[in-house]
Amino acid sequence: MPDQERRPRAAGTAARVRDALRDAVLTGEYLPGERLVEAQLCERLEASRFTVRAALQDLAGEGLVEVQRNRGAQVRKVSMAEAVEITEVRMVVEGLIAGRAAELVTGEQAIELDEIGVLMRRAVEAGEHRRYSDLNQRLHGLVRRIGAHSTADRIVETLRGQLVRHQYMLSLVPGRPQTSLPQHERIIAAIRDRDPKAAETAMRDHIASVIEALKAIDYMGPA
Amino acid sequence: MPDQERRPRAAGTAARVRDALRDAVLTGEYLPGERLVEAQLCERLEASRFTVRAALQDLAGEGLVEVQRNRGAQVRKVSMAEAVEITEVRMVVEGLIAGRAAELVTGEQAIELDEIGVLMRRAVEAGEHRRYSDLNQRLHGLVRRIGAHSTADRIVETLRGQLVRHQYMLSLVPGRPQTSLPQHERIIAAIRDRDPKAAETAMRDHIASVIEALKAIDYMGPA
DNA sequence: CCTCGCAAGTTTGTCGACAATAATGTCCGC
DNA sequence: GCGGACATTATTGTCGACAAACTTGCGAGG
Repeated sequence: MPDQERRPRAAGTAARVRDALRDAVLTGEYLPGERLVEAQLCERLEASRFTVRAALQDLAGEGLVEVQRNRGAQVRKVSMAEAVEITEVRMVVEGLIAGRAAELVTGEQAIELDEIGVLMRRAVEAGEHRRYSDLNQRLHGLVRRIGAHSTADRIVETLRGQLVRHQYMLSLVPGRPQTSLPQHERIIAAIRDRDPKAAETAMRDHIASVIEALKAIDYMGPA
Repeated sequence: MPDQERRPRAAGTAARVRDALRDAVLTGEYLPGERLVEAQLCERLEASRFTVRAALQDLAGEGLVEVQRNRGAQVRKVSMAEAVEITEVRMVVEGLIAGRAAELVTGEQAIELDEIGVLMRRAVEAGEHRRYSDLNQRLHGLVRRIGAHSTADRIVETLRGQLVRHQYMLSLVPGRPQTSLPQHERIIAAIRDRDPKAAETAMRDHIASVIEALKAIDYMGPA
């Protein structure tokens, strides 16, 4: 029975509000440090304070917002030092995942990896930064899917959310693709060749280079 | 006026309830899989459902309980496979911390490390398992304090909470102290000698051995 | 005897209202 | 004119009540 329209009381309000609010924070609709007043969010999201507060609490657990007792919530401001710390953790955890991926990869997945590698090289040669950035995400995502490590996955996903803004800055650094392309190709090769140790090392080297780039941005002073 | 009795509204209820509930789950007062009925918790913790629910949500974020829509919360049941995954992540993250500790350690802290090492050896020789287990926690805690990596710290702490029950079983495995003592001594030596690479390797080897012990328990069938 | 459907009871989902706390503006005394 | 105490206001903290959903037990039909 398709009672699609019947919604006297929104079903699954909590999840909807949580996702909407997360999206708003992630897309930068609310800037870091900005106060998130519950009453305003109620209107914006068409939900009660109860639901909004639950969403706020969830996002705090994900490290996207910060709540202080009696002082409300605000979008978490991630300092450069914290961004480096977060990326350091990502380095070792994604290294773990890459190692497992090298153990678990199937022939079909190996082909998919190679395809992404080819597309990446083309994108760099064509200077299509946006496309390269998308492929980058797709590569890391595929590695995680192959690694099939739910615990590590969840952590990486959480950490990634905290970095959206910094990650954006990073993609604008000139010369970054030329640096990272060979690193990505090494990761792909190691997993394809089913060499866990090499895969972990390649992934760690790659993200270590990301950390160096982050620090470089810091010294130059971000725009 | 001694307003000892005047408590029309407890102050800071949320934090108190959250901590009490976490403690109850961690100490095994509620067993894995057990349903946590909000109304019961209200009575037990002397708080409203609003507060109890917030605490439940927090604990879900920490991975201690599991909430299903319209089906309430229950203590999360951590399978052996998940315990292994969690420990794998701990392995790489604590490895990161150990490496940093080797870079940041002060002379005073090095002495403290050595002291713990001595006490550990004595505890093993005296067969005082409980004492050794306490020292083990103290060592890992000190390394984390020296490493001063707040992001990694938070993650390790969260993961540790999810494992309390398994960790308990592990300490009962005969011969475990004899295996882990030299590993701990290697960790201490590497940090004391300010050798980050060796410290990370030592920590990873140590926790890798914990993983093997976990798997062994699994095969034997836990009592 | 088993199975399906219905109804009663239990538990969770959501809301609006009120109390407490922090932030802000203001007035008085110096 | 300036600083501090006080009143005001905005915002969060907590609660009880009601609605929705799931579970369970019972009875009728096969």
